[in-house]
Amino acid sequence: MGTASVSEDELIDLAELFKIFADSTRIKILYFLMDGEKNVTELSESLSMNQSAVSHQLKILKVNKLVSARRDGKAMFYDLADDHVKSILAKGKEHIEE
Amino acid sequence: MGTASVSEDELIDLAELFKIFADSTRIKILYFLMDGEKNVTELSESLSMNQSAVSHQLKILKVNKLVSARRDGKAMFYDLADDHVKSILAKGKEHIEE
DNA sequence: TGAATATATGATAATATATTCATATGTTCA
DNA sequence: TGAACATATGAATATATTATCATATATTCA
Repeated sequence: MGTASVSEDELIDLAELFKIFADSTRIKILYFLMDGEKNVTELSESLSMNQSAVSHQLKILKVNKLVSARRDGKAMFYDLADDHVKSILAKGKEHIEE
Repeated sequence: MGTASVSEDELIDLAELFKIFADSTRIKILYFLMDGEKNVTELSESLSMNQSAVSHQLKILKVNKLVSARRDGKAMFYDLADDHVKSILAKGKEHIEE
């Protein structure tokens, strides 16, 4: 590709990564999780969305390793997987507030 | 919303911003532009894509102010609009290379 | 064990998105 | 002016994505 050290495959992966952030439901979930881990019921109440929709989106976030999950009894608690997630969100926020 | 200082509208805008990065054609265009401004013909040759597809994507990038455009004779030269674009791409790249 | 609770999943329908094709618009220069 | 070149645009098709509904799969506890 044009710029040295970035392969076409990496660029495709990069687009895939941004695709995960490219949905307002998922962004809201990630922001809620910045306050600390939450279970599915808490998230769907905060989002005013049905549980199934939230679970579907959590799965996408988990498969793509943006969140981690642990079970506590009947509940599943989700949390941000790492600090990259926070800093990507922060960079984006900087841009829209420019 | 959950985290103080971030409104629901801002989160929706943030998702809209990431949506623009969420396409491999657009990501490739942005990366090519990191080498400096390019015209539409150069971009479509580098991408091996037809000119119309590239113009459509350039329009999306321009409307969303991620690239700027200037005319030089018959050609339109596009360039990255600002450094936020670079740093958002860099943050994303960091994550996929972790 | 079985009822109650919490979450996950598959199928479907609605919507959004990207690419292509055909063509329009803008620019240069002989 | 008009031919040649560069880019933009509208419509159509193909594909991807999301939310919903119905239901399946844990897990707890009486």
